[in-house]
Amino acid sequence: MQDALRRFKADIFQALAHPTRIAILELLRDGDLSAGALIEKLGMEQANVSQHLAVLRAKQLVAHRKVGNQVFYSVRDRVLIDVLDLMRIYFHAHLKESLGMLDELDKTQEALR
Amino acid sequence: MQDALRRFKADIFQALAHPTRIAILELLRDGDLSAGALIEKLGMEQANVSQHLAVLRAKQLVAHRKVGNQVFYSVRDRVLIDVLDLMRIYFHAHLKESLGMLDELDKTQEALR
DNA sequence: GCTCTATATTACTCCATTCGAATATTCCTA
DNA sequence: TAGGAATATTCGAATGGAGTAATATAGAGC
Repeated sequence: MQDALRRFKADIFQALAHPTRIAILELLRDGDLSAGALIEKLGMEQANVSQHLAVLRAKQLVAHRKVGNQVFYSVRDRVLIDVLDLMRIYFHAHLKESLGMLDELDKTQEALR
Repeated sequence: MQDALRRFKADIFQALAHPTRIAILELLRDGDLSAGALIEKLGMEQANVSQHLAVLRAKQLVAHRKVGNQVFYSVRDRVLIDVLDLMRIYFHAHLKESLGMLDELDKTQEALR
């Protein structure tokens, strides 16, 4: 049972473990977006984005509703946003030591979010 | 740059995306433990645990110090524990819909942590 | 220095994830 | 109902992650 909980957590983290999927969740932070809008904002292949959305859907991190031709996605639980926010604190605290990007980091604080 | 940051985040989540590594972090929740102690508590192969520790070390999620023959591990940032706690909230909210374990869930509330 | 214990690393195999390309599905509109 | 737009799914190739077994390293004590 303990173990099932850990598998569950691991699954969620697995779903979060891709730059594109993180980007998607961050884009959905302030409200719904259609798949098309996501594709445009991400500037990536339609099929690729759609596959990542499928992962997020499978793990139930996002909800989706059809509106005519389009499909609108949203973050299913604000707690996920809280997790991302907490991780942002972590990232700010440790990015410098973790990567060799000190210079760029200092120069582009605004890029951090 | 945005992208490098997201890759960094994804890497951290990737490191968290395994039940054994989550178990390790939870075991380290209340203080340092030696690799041997972790192996014993986890009841897993030495090499296997050591590899998972290597992942956590590589991503800098844990700190380690040598004491004679042994190596003691600790969580490098409490924020990670907070994240795991948040995930528990998420778990409680969604497990029923997410997994097919309704019955056990209701019967073993105390096992939840 | 030799041996024992604790831990890490390597090699190999198996399974999962990722991407692009092509194809399928669904819904709208003429 | 045919065509077009939006989105999803499938396939194959490449890459990456996980587990086991075997081997290597490092420190302690004799």
